[in-house]
Amino acid sequence: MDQKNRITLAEVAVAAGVSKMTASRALRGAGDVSRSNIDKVRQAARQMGYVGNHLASSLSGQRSSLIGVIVPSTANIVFAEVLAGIAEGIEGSGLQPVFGVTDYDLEKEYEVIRNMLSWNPAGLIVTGLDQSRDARLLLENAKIPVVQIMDMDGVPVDACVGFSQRAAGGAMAEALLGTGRKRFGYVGCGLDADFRAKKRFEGFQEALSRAGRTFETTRIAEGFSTVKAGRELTSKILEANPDLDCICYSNDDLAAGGAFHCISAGLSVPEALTLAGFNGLEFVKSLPVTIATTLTPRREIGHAAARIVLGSNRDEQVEKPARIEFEPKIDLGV
Amino acid sequence: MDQKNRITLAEVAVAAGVSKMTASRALRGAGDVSRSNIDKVRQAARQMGYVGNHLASSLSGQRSSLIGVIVPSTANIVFAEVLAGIAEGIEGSGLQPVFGVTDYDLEKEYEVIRNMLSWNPAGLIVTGLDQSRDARLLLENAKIPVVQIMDMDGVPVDACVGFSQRAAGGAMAEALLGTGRKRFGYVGCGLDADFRAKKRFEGFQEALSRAGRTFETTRIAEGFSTVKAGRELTSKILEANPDLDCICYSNDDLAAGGAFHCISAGLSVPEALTLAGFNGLEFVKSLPVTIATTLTPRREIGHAAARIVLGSNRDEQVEKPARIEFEPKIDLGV
DNA sequence: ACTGGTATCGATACCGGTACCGATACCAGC
DNA sequence: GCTGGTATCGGTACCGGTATCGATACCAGT
Repeated sequence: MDQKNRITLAEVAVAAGVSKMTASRALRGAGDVSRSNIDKVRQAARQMGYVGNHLASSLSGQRSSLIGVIVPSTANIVFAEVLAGIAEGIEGSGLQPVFGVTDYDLEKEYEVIRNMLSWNPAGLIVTGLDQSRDARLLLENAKIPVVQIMDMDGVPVDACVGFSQRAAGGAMAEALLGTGRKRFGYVGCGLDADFRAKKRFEGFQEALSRAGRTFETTRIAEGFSTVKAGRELTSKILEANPDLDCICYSNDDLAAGGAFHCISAGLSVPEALTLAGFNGLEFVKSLPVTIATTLTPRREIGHAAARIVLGSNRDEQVEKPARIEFEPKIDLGV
Repeated sequence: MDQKNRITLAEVAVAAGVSKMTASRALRGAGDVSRSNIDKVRQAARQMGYVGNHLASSLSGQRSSLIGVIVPSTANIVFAEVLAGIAEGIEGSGLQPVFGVTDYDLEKEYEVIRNMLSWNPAGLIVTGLDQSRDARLLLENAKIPVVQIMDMDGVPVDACVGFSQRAAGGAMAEALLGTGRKRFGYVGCGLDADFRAKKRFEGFQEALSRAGRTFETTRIAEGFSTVKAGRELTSKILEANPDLDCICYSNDDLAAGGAFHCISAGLSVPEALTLAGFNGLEFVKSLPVTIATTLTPRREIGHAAARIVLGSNRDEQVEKPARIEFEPKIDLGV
């Protein structure tokens, strides 16, 4: 009596006085069913509260209406916004997102991808281009659209939506150099696991050295980026290097922490010290001081990735893999 | 040749020289298989890169290893953290979270629940207690563990994990009254759709009136809670009521915006004006000024909800529905 | 040698849908 | 009246696993 009372298609069909097949067609809106039968089946289904079984239909067809989403962390607002974009992108398509969290762990990422594939998803959206060899193999052999997001520095398995992290880092460096800043410091968190933050850092360094400059000092901590960490690291870096005129952070959370430290310490930002974050999170423009940041289209990336999965399921022809590159905008805050 | 090359259990069985059934048992670790056959099957599976098909096993068994998670929004860090807690809670259980976003829309919530149920999930985690009649019916008839989270003010369908939003609002009001604050203002966003924020507001009001006080003014805006909105609304409310000595916000984002306004306007917080947010987000303790907030165990709630789903799948006995109530802590920031 | 018990295995019948293809009905055209 | 075409239907065979239960083998005990 557990699931026994769950209505099946066969029961609906009986109630409507047609075969299972006709009922199936009627409910799916597939062709070859008379108007009157469509109505009969639809009505019976409604009356009986028929819900359908995605497991069965997905198994029977070759593909499920699940779309796998793999992110390093959900507690990070950046990925949460990407998820929101994805949810928005698949709206009304009947696709359902399943997600897996890797915790920035390659081994775990492999397992998550593997597990995801066993659901025969309609597509996979994976964060980043840098998977382990095994994971990459899995993705290459999967006969479904795979969209890698948030990064363009590398070779994607299939489709790719994002922006060049390296270029974004470089662009910010150049913009800051353009304002006359000369003595740079860097504060970052978790660069060993967050490949994208690392690429930005490298892009930054390269641009600086092209201009004959370099980071006077860097403070790279382990663990997650938090406002608190940003505040503490900023306090420390300024204690050691009080003559910095610009601090670059691996993201906005850390930069906000830096801003808070400066406000408390009475440092004038950005006059005496420029702070540069990354992502252009919502709160940045509302801070009491002006900090620089790079506006990244997180929601748009999720949205575009979802559309690609949707699109490649419709027309089966093998077009060349989609590649959507966004151009993040530097915002120095005027 | 699409999915044709995907290895099936039958192929693994042939390679291992056993029947499908034995292979199935060997891979699942079910009993009744000899040591030697277990090894043979496991090895064959590994060599052939067998992945398994969750759709088939879920259809065959009566339940899938999917766990449905329904939240109003993913772009809100609060729910993102709940998701993280859930992900953490089901870690290693083989369960996979599927999520649905309702956008605070009851109609959409119904559809999402419906759609979710058609995956025969092992359990459902739903935000809040206030669903539409139809949606509630769906949940009641689902023969799976349903855990409603984040709210305890109402009658749950089954299990429930969270805290009383109303009590939380009241507790904050009392704490603020205890510090001698007398002239209260309220700033909130989206209260028409966010039932929980509304309950906090009501709890707040009730506590105030028990103390013979009331909100001198309220500024309730539509749309999402953002730092920007908090800043703007605070500016406006103070312009109209400069004599307030306490502003309560529906959450920390708005309160942070308020803090930023005060910093820019040179108002001393909390000496001249106390600000009270809600949730105890990470950044609160790092702000340049001290604001009050209520620490809510978001990750723990997700974790506990996930454990309940896991638990009720193991032992089938019908115990009385779990009910885990947390006691949010007021943090006045000293 | 015969019986009973335990350990191991496999054939079969599903789970709840959908694809495929053949069957049926009905009508226009010659 | 017969043929061919179109519109509708339904039977059957899956999709890739698992539950069930009967079959088989082997061994101890008498």
